[in-house]
Formats: sequence, C-alpha cells, structure tokens
Amino acid sequence: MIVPPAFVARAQALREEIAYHNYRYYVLDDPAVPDSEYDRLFRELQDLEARFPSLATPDSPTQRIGALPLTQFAAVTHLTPMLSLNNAFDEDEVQAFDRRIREATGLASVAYAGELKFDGLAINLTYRDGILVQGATRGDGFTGEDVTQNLRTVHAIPLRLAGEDCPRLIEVRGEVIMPKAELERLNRAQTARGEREFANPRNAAAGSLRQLDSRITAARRLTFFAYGVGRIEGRALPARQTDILDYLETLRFQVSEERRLVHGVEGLLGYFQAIGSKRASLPYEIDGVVYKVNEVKYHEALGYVARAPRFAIAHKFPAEEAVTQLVDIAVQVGRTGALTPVARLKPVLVGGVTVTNATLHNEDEIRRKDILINDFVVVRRAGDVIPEVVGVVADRRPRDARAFAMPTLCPVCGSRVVRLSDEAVARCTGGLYCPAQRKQAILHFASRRAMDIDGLGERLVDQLVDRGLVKTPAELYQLDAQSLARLERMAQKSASNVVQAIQSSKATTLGRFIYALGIRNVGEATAKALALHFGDLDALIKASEASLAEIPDIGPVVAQSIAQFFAEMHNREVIAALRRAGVHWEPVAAGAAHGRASASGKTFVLTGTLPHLTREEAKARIEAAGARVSGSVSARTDFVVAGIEPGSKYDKARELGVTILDERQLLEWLEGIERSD
DNA sequence: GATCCTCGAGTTCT
DNA sequence: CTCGAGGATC
Repeated sequence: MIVPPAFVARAQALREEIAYHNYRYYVLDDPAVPDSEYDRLFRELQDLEARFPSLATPDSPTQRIGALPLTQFAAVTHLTPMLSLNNAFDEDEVQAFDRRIREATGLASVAYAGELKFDGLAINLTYRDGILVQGATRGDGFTGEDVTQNLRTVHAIPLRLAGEDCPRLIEVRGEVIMPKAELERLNRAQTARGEREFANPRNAAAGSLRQLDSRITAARRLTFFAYGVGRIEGRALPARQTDILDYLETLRFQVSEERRLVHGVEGLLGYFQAIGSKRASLPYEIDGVVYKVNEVKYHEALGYVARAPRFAIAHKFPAEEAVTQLVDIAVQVGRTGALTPVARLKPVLVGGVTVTNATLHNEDEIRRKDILINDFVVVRRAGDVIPEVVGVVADRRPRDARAFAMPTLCPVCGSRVVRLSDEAVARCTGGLYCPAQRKQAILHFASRRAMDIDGLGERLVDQLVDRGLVKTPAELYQLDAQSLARLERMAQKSASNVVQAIQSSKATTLGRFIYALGIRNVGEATAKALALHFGDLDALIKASEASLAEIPDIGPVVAQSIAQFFAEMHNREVIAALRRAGVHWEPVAAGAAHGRASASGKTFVLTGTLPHLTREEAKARIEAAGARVSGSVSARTDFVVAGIEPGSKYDKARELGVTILDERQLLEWLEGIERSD
C-alpha cells in the first residue's frame, strides 16, 4: 500500500513530538503538556499506524504498550562483556583501593566519578544509527537474554537517540529499577490477587523484565538509569567518566542527579556519607555507591582481575539491620545429637527477606550476647544470606523477659542431655533411638554428596520415620510406590520417582558409601581418603583403632570415632542389610591415593558462581587433573578461582597475594595439564 | 605448647 | 558461609 507523503510526514512529526513529551515526563519529571494533550497525540499516531501499518516503525512510541507473548527469550552475546564490580565494605578497603590506583597511575590525588549503585537489574541497550535494536540482561556477563520487547515498554529508555551526531553503534549500560512507590503498589495488587509479594525491588524488576508477555511488563512502571557505555563506533568516547554521563544525558537518557566528581579518598568517603544520609529519601532503593577513576585513559592500563575492572569499586552500605522481638528459643536436634538453640522471631523484613528464625549456635553464645526470651534484638543478614542475632536492645528489655535454659532431657526423645566439659555443644544421648537423630541420619544418607537420592526430603523422611516405615537407611530399599503413595503430599507419580531414585542409588562409590554412613568426624574428604587407603569396606571394618590412627590426616579422635562405629553390632547389621539390598560399588585399587605421577600438587580454592561450570564440575575436573580443591584460602593455596560475586575468600586471596583465575583461565590451565598427561 | 591449616557440622529462605 | 575443633608442623 502506498502511503500518501503527507501522512508519512505527519507520522514522523507525531513520533518526534510524543518522544519529546515522553522524555519531559519520564526522564525530566517536568511535563510540557497536560496528559490529555499527550493522549490526543498518541491516539492520532495510533490511528495513522492502524490505517497504514508500514508507518509503525520500531522506534514508534506506540511500540511501548507491549506486544504479543513470546515463547522464550533468545540468548544474546554482548559485544563487550558486562563486568562485575569488586566490593568494599569499609573505609580500609576504600583506602586500599585509592592507594592501588595512586601507585598504578603515579598520581598524587585521583579524580573519581561517584555514582549510585542501584538495586535493580543491569541491562545492555544496543543502538544502531540511533535506533534501539536490542536490549539484553547482563546474564553471566558474556551472554544474556534478549528482552528487547519488554524494555521498549520502559518509558525512560529512548527508542531513538536525540542529537545530530549519534554514533553508528553504541552499547549503553545501565540499570532497570522499580521505584519504591511502584513496588508498594505492585505488592498491594499482588496481595489482592492472592499472589506472592516481591521481596525487594531487584526481584520485582527482574520478574517484570522476564515476562514473556510484554503487556505485563508495560503495566509495571519500571524506569532506567544509564551509567556507562560498552562498545561505541562512529564517534569517540568522551575522555572522562563524568563527560560520558553528560553525553548520555544529551542522548536523552536518564542519568542520576546524585553523581559527583570527587577527589582523593576524602572525597570518596564524603560522597559515601552524603549519599548514605540521603538514602531513605530517594524514591528508589540503592545498595551502595560506585567509584570510577574519572580519566578513561587509565582504565585499560589498570587492567582487570577475574572479570572485575581495577578502575572501579562498589562501596556497599553495611548489611541492613532490623529490630524485632525474640518470642521464643526453640531447640533443634541435629544428626550428631547436637542441641542447637534457634531464635523464633516476630517476622521482620531484613534486606528484602522476611526473617522468622535465626540460629543462636549454643548456650555460651546466648550468654555472651545476654539474650533473654522476649527481648528486642537486632537482626542482620550475615554474608548477605544467613540471618544472625547481633545483640539485644538493652533499654527495651520487657518485664517478662526470662532466661533460656538448655533442657536436661532431649525435647524429641526424652533421653538425657550431656555437655562435655571441653565442648560448646550439648548433645542428646539417645543416639539412633532418638527420632530426630534417625531422621537426620537418613537425610544425610540420601543427601546429594552421599547416596544422592533425589526427592527424599525432610517432609517425606518425617513421615516415614514417624509411621515406623523406615528405621534404618537399609529399609529405604524395601519401599514400594504403593505404600509411599498413601502418604501426605505424595502422588502416584512422585512416589514412583522416589522409588526409582532409591533403586538407582544402589550403584555408588565406596567413598560416597562411607560418607553416607554418617560416622562422627568423618566427612566427605576423610571418607574418600579411607576408601582409597583400604580399597574395600571389609578391610576398613576390620581395621584396629591403632592402625587407623596411622593413616595421614587421621588422628586419635577420628580413629576412635571410626573404630567405635564399626564395633557397634547394629551398624554392622545395617551395612550387611544394605549390601543384601544390592548397594554396590566399583572396586578401588588399594593405595591409589599415592598414585598419579602427573599430580601437579597444586591447591585450588573456589569462590563465587562460575558462569558455565557448576562447583562440583569444576572440583571434579581439578581433582581429575591431579590437583586439590580446598575450602579455605591460606598461604599454601596456589590458585583461587573467582566466579560472579565472589565471597570473602576472594578478598583473602588478594590480601595474601594468591593468583586469582577466572573460569576461562581455569579451563586453559586444565587443558594444559590434560595435554601434558 | 603454639600456630597454622583443613575438615566437619550446622544453618536460612526461596 | 562461619565457627569450632582435629591434625600436622615447628
């Protein structure tokens, strides 16, 4: 269909006018016309496009209202990787950052761009000749998901860049966020519909952006802040980060007004303070600030460490804390009979998650922190995950506050509770007579690193033990789908899945089997060492305490635990029953532990999430190459492999000067070893 | 006997 | 992830 030129021109004029009003409204927060006028222009354009569909260009504002649902998101490889940032949690780490920059650049005082660290979702927008052609999530930094349709519904994202000299190609980096008020509105609506609330703005933004139906995304009022540029072609990148931000603003992106140019470490800390006191009054959530060396020319020279640039750092606000009332202290019984006090809290939102329980570790800890039942306590999410009671609010102690006493009888089985004089934990003496310990023993037996029985979770084990269907791990192998299906929350299908999983667990390895037995002080590493040393189970069962103690890494305490375990008639019977049921493993060449001439002897530590390998895969490959994987960083560690969001081990490694690898470097190293094998 | 290193055990919420 | 404690080393 030929479109009359007058309509083409009119559509063009309407697009530009609407885009401008859109910018005034959503980015500048300063509308130039009343809503009714905007709506009139919008409808006129919609009508034109309905009559002449070829007028509906991808940069048309009508494309913002959402399109037909997709079936899945396509994978997108970023032209330049989206890096993560290293974190600083206190002043010392900021000082160290500034010192490193000064040493590397030779500058006496460094100029930094200070910016906000938004609590949202990092996004890459690709514009060709000024038109938005693709928007993608960060993903693992190299590959993300194509969410272009959904991003078009975000009004603060220009569909077409403003200005005359727009680059041939530009990747704009920024954060999609959900303002606090919108999150509250959305959560009220979710509650009214009987659906789950979103715990925090990041989840809400991510959930909204990952909608296959972009009309849902359009209904959630997301916004976008730009903070950087990936690749740029056809125009030079401004020489300073502050100029880059100004440039993005001229392209009609929303750039935070809270950005500052600061100098030296005093400038950084002053900025941190200033933003910290403003935090609560900002209309959106932030979890810290970001410092970037302002002069771009230093960026490449400073280089990268494991996917994070050295020229920038995120200074995070301290873990969020909240005050709530501790209404009770319950006692849990663990696999070894250890009684662990757990604080029952009035539900409270900490760092975006509702917390109701927090471990108190042991009696001494409760006394040290002077915690009474009914006290008001400060709760924090330590290491960003596990809730922790920091301490009590002393001047809010209620009259009815009362001390906690460790029970003298096990709350589950009524056996005596003992606490050895040199130990911090109290233990139930009931052993496997105690249902709690029996349940934990069975759960441990079935756990992923032991026999790996999928679907045998806490709920199911509770019922199996309570109804007397299973008393020992061996009895698991007698279960059939029919009796399982009679249990609560067990349909025919899941029942047969569990039976299937139990049957296939019969083929295992000796190391896993020894670990699964749950011998005190024998974990995964020791179990594997025992399997390699003895080669078969009967030799281990017959081994004397003295001969066990001579094995490297096994001392008197562990040797006694093992000898005691196998001296117990009941344990030997369970093992025999397991073998009769068909549990078996490949024979191990005894003494294999000392083999492997190719062993590189290197020690690795893993931290953070790797983009492609799982932790287990990485561990298996490293061990297959003859190196060791350890859990903690020390002076003897050769390499630390850092993934996305590495933990404290990463900082420790940096402190000790241990070589840090990313996944790619790890794979290269492994290939080198495998070739020389 | 002191110190460093490694392993085991326990834990929260979605 | 963190803490506590067992084992090795000097």
